[in-house]
This record gives sequence, structure tokens and C-alpha cells, in this order.
Amino acid sequence: MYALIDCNSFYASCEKLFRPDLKHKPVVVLSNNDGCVVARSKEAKALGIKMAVPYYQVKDFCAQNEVAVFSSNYALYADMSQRVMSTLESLCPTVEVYSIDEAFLYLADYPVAMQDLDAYANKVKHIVERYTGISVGVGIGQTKTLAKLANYATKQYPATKGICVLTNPRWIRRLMQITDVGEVWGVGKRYKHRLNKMGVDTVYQLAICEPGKIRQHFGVVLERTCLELNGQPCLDIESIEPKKQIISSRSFSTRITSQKDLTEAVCAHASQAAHKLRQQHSLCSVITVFAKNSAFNKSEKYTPISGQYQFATPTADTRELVKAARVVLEKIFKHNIRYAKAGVMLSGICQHDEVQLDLFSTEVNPEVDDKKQALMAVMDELNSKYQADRYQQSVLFIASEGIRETQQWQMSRALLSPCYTTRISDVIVVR
DNA sequence: TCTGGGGTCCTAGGACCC
DNA sequence: TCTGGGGTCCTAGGACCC
Repeated sequence: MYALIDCNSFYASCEKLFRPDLKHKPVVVLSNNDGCVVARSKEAKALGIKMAVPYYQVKDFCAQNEVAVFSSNYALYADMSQRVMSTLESLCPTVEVYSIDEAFLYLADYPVAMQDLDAYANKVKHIVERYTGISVGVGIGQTKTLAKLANYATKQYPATKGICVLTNPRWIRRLMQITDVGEVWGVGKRYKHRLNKMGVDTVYQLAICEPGKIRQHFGVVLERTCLELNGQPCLDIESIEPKKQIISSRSFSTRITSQKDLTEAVCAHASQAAHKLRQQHSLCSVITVFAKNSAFNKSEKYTPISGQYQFATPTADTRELVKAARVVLEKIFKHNIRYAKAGVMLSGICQHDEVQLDLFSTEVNPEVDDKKQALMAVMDELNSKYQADRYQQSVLFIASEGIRETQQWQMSRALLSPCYTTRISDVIVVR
């Protein structure tokens, strides 16, 4: 038995937490650069504001309907997420944090839960809400896919009061019959389209398909989904593994054409990615640099550029990664492009205790390595000790990143809320 | 004018091995 | 004139997730 706990309109709920004046008001949260709508409170959904719609298309509508609009405040959401997750960990021994606002609980060998699933679901929901102020839906099923389906039902049907325990076969069947196949976890736009063409429109129709046939047409992944819908577990609770790929990228607030500006952006991303790499005690052997103009603008040709650099020996040294990024960008840069986005990707990742040394390298010298590591450790320590400036620039950085304060193209977050829980000067004062 | 960012897994095909 | 069978590793592309 699995439970899926999913926070309701998570980002929007976080913004409401410290703004009681917004309690029953529509709230939306925008993506980076205030580009798209990425979260809507239930009042905003009721107004018909769609997910992922570009903000400029609904800006006037929001103003007319007194919708409170916020830029993404990632520091706030990450902190609230941690509170929700640690509350869940106090309620179940086996928790898989699946995303910033979702977690699976494994219940089968937890007698407290198994004894009375409804009572347990109720308890989880109310304790999380009491401890964090975030409302959640609790779905329980025989497999992860069924738990997901149950959770979907809690959002879709108010009568569930946020709790759905799928144990009665007749109910499971009924729910599947009235649910679109596109709502199943693992069925995206493409698969939905292809399934529809085969006459499969509801979840139930997918569930009664022959798994072998599904495998033939769609591969082993959807076959597993099909089996899971029938109560046969194919997916386990997963533990947290180091990332196999690390990306740092961002759109610019204005278009960039100069190589100097693009170099600064790319260097900053290389530096950011290097930091993430060290946090998981890894090294990488490949860095990919990429940049592109807007894919939406029909008056200019979509022109993505990218290139790679392979290291002889894996590294997590910011200086080496930034240097490599510069070398790559130098090679791939094209003039007369209005760049809208750039970034880097690190791959060929290994843990630092399992490094494959370069047979021909002349500089395999443990002392040099130790020095590099020590330097990076000091850099990370200083940067965590002293808060970044209001442009998010750390106290210690590589000169080629440039000074953020002077960079016109830095992401815009015009509607940012305070960091209520993570910045001392933003903490609410009660007088 | 204005459209996010960060991940995973699977498959097919090519290069290569014995 | 005739040229096998079985395997691994890597990469790019396609699908999915939040």
C-alpha cells in the first residue's frame, strides 16, 4: 500500500500563509522572469486562469479581477516544503520525497497505518495542515500509480474532503471509468493522443488492455503503468541518489547580443552548477554550454547553439569549469542572434571517491587535488556564511561572472514577496 | 514586446569486442 | 564463391514527470 500526499496549489498556498488578507482571494504565482502562470489558488482556477499561460496574456484580466500576483519566491517554497516533508517523516518510517510538493509513503509494513487506512489518511492530512498551514490531498492505493489516481480524485471531487482510499474494487472501477486516460501518471499528451486513436479514452479502458500489447506499441514504461493500474506493483519507493546531470540555466529579462554579456551569463551558470555538484560530493567529466534565441518569435529563425568540453580527469573546481565554459562559448558563439536564454549542463558525473584517473595525465598529484578541494571548500563555506546580495550574487565569485547589479538582462521578479521564513529582516513582527 | 527550469528513463542504432 | 553469433558501451532522441 502506498499513499501519495500532494500539497494543494503549493506555491499559491505558501504565498497565502503570511497574508491572511488573501485567504479567500484568487492568487497566482509566476515562473522565473514573471513569464508564465505556474500556480493558481482554487479561486484563481475558478476564474478560469489556465496553467502555464503566458502572464502578459492574462495580466489585464488579473488586474480587473483583483487577483494577487506573485513572482516565484523559491526560498520560501523550499523552506515550506522541508517543513511539510519533515512532518510526513514523523508520521511514517518510509517516505520518498517525489517533488517539491509531493511525497509517497510506503504503508505495507507500517501496522499503525494498515490497521485503519481511513483513520491514518485523516490523521496525516490534519497534522500536516496543523503543523505547516499547507492543505494537502491524501490518496491511498495498492500501487504508486493507484495512489496517484486516488490523489487526483481528492482534487477533483470536493466530496472526498481531500482523502481518497482506494480499496473497494467497485469504487476503483467506477473512478477509472469516469476519468480521462490523460490523467494517469505516465500518460502525457503524446500517449493520450495515440491511445485515443486506438479507442482508449478512459483509465478503465487502459487498465483492461493486454499489457503485452501496450508494451508492443508504447514500450515497457506504459506496460508497467498498465500493470500498476491493476494493482500489481512495478514501482518501488526510491531513495535519494546523487543527480546524474546538473543544469543551471535561465532566460534573460531582455535579449542579449554581445559576446561579453553572454560570457558573463554562462560563467555564472558554470559557477552555480559547480556549486551544486560539490554539494552532492560529485565530480563531472563533461560540461555542455548552450544558448538560444526565442523559439516563439516567428520573425527570427530559431537558432540554438551548443558545445561540449570533455575533461581528462573529472573535476568540481569552479575555476576549471568556468574556464572550460569560456572555451566552449568562444567556439560556438554566433553574432547577430538575439539570445533569450543560456545555461550549462554537467554530465559524466561520479562520486569523488570513485574517480577514474587519466592514464596520461602529468598532473595527477594528490597534493594539487587536495589544495583545489580545500580552496573550493573555503569558497563554499564563505558563501554559505555570508548572505548573497539582493541580486543573488555570492560574496565570493569568479570575476568573469561580472557584477550582477550592473547586468540589465538579469531575471526580473517585479512581484516578489518577502522571504518570511529564511531571512531575518523579512520575518513578520507582531506588535 | 512579453512564453520557466530541472530532471528521469527507455530505445534504437552505430562502433566495437571476441 | 562463400563471411556467424553474441555481446557491451555510448549517444541522440523521444517520451514522461513536477
